Amino acid sequence: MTSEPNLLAVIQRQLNELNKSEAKVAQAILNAPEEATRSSIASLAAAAGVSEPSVNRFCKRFGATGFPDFKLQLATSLASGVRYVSRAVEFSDDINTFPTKLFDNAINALMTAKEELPLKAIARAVDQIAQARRVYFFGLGTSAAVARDAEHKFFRFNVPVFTHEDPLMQRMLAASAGVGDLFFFISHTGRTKVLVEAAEIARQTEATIVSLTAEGSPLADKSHCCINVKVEEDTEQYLPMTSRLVQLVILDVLAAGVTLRRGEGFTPHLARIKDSLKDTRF
Amino acid sequence: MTSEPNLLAVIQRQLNELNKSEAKVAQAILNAPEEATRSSIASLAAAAGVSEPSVNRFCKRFGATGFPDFKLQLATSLASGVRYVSRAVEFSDDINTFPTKLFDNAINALMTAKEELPLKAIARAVDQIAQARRVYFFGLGTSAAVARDAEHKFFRFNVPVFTHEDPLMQRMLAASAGVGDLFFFISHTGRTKVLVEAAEIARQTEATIVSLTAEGSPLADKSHCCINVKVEEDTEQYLPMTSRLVQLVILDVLAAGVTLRRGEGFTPHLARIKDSLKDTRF
DNA sequence: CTCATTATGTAGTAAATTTACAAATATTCA
DNA sequence: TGAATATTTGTAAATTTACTACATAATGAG
Repeated sequence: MTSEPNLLAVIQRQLNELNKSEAKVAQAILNAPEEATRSSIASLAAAAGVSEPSVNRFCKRFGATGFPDFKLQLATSLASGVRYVSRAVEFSDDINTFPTKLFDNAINALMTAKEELPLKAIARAVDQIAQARRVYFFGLGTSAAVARDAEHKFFRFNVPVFTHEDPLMQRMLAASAGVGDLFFFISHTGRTKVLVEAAEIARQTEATIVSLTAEGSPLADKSHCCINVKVEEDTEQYLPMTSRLVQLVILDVLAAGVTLRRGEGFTPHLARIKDSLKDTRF
Repeated sequence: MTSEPNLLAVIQRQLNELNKSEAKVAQAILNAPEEATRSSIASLAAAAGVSEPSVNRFCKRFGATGFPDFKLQLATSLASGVRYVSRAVEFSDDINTFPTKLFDNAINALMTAKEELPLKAIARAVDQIAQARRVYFFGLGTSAAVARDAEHKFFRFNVPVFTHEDPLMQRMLAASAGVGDLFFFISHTGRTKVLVEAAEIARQTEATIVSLTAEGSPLADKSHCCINVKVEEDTEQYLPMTSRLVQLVILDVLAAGVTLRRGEGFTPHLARIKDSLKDTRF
C-alpha cells in the first residue's frame, strides 16, 4: 500500500488510459476533490453518472483496497497542500493566484518525476560519470543554463568539466573526443538538430554519451545511457517552466550519487572547496 | 467544520477531561493513529475495549459529524505534519533511497517557500521589471546559472537583457547605468563581496536595484526591492541544492507577472518566439 | 438509601460498501 | 460483414459498517 504523494496528479496522468466510466469518475473527482473525500460511494457515483461498482473498480485500479481506503488516500494527498493538478496561468489571474499556481505546478512536476524515477539509468549514469576523465555538459536555450548549473556542481569531483553553448564548439569538441570522455547532453525535447548532430559526432568516437532527455527521441537514440524525464510541459504556456527543474534535481541526484561513490574520505575535499569561499563573503 | 491542524494534540490536551470510555478511545487512537484512520468503528472499539457507540460519541465530542468524518480529519491532520521534514543524504544510502530524499527535499523547499511568498515584493519587482528599459541579471557561482536561466526567459519581453559572470564586467556595467536600467542580483547568502560591491556601485546611479536574496543581508540593504527567499540549505551538505530551485520558480513567477502585465495582446509575440524554434528540431 | 444524573452498552435499523453475476458493449478474426 | 470472444458496465443481493433508540449500570447528591 503505497501512500500516494499526489493522487490527483496520478489520476490526471492516467486519464486517457481509463475506460469511459472510470474516466467519468476521474473527472468527477478532479472537479471537486475535497467534496469527493466526504461523499459516499453512492453520491460520487451519481455525480459521475455511473454505477456504484464502477466507482469501486476505479478505486481499486488506483491501488486502494476499496472506496473508503481511496477516500483516505485522497484526503491524505490533498492535505499536503498541493491541491491542484497543473493549472495554467490565465490573464484573469492576479498576484494572489498566479504565484501559487506556478509553485504548485513546479511541485507537481517534481512529485510526478519522483514517482517514476529511472533508477537504473541513473545508477548507470553515476557509474559512467564516476569513471569519466573529462565531462562535457551540452545544452541549448534553457538547457544551457541547466548545463551551466551542472558544471558548477560536477567540477567538485576532481574531473575536468566543460560547458559550451556554442554549437560549433560542441561539434568540434565532440569530434576530438576519446576514451574517458563523457558527453552529457541535456534537452527537453531531444529533437534539437544541432545538439543531436553533436551527439552523433561524439558517438563516432570512443567517448561515452549520456543524455537527460525524452525517451525515444533522436538524442536518446544516440546515447549509451538515456535518463528519461517525463514532464508534460504545458504547451499552451509560452514560457518554459517545469521541465528544467526536474532536470536540475536529477543532476543533483547524479552528483550525490558520484559523491557516495567517492566514499566518505572524499568529504574533506568537498569541505575544502566550500571553505575556499569563506573570504569572498561579508 | 474547522479542519484541525493537529487533531492528536487536541486529543492529548483534553485527555483528563474525558470520561472513562472516551479516554480509552483516545488512548487507543494516540497509540496507533495511522491504524485508527484505517480501522472500522468496530475494530477501534475492540482495540479500546469499549462499545461502538462510545467511539461514535467520542468522535462527535471532537467536532466530527460521525466516525468516518473523524477518520478523515485525523488522516488530514496526520498527513500535513509528516511531510515537512527534510532528510539529508548519508553514506549508507543507496540508489533506492537517496534519489527520493533529494526529490523530497526539493519538494519541501518549494512547499515551504510557497507558504511564505513575499507577494508584495514580487508585485513590486514585476512593476519595476515591466517598466525597465534594460535588465541585468547578475549572480555568481550557482546563482550565475540562475541568472542565465532568467536571461533565457526575460528576453522575451522586448527588453534587452544581459547576464555577466565576470565581476569586473558587473562593476563596469553597474557604474555606467542610468534611468530605466534595472539590476537584478541573485545570491543565496546576499553576502558575496564582489556582488554586493557591484550593487553598491549601481545604487549610486539612477538605476533600480532588485535582489533575490536573504532578507537583512548586505545585498538586500543595497536594494530598492528585495525578494526574500527563506530556504534552509542544509549546511552539512557540501553541494548546493534546493535554494536555486526556489529562485528559479520565483523568476518564473516574475516572468509570468510581466506577461500578465503586458496583457493578452502580447501572446502572439510569445508565440512567434516559440515558433522560431520549429525549424531547429527534427 | 433513594432519586436524579450521567455514562455505557445492547440490539436493532439504516446506510454504505462490496461481491457475484448478467447484460451490454467493444474487439478480434474468419 | 458477422460470429466469437473479451471487455466493460450495471443490477441485485450479501455483507459490512455506522448510527439510533433504548435499557442498564454507575455515579453522585440530598
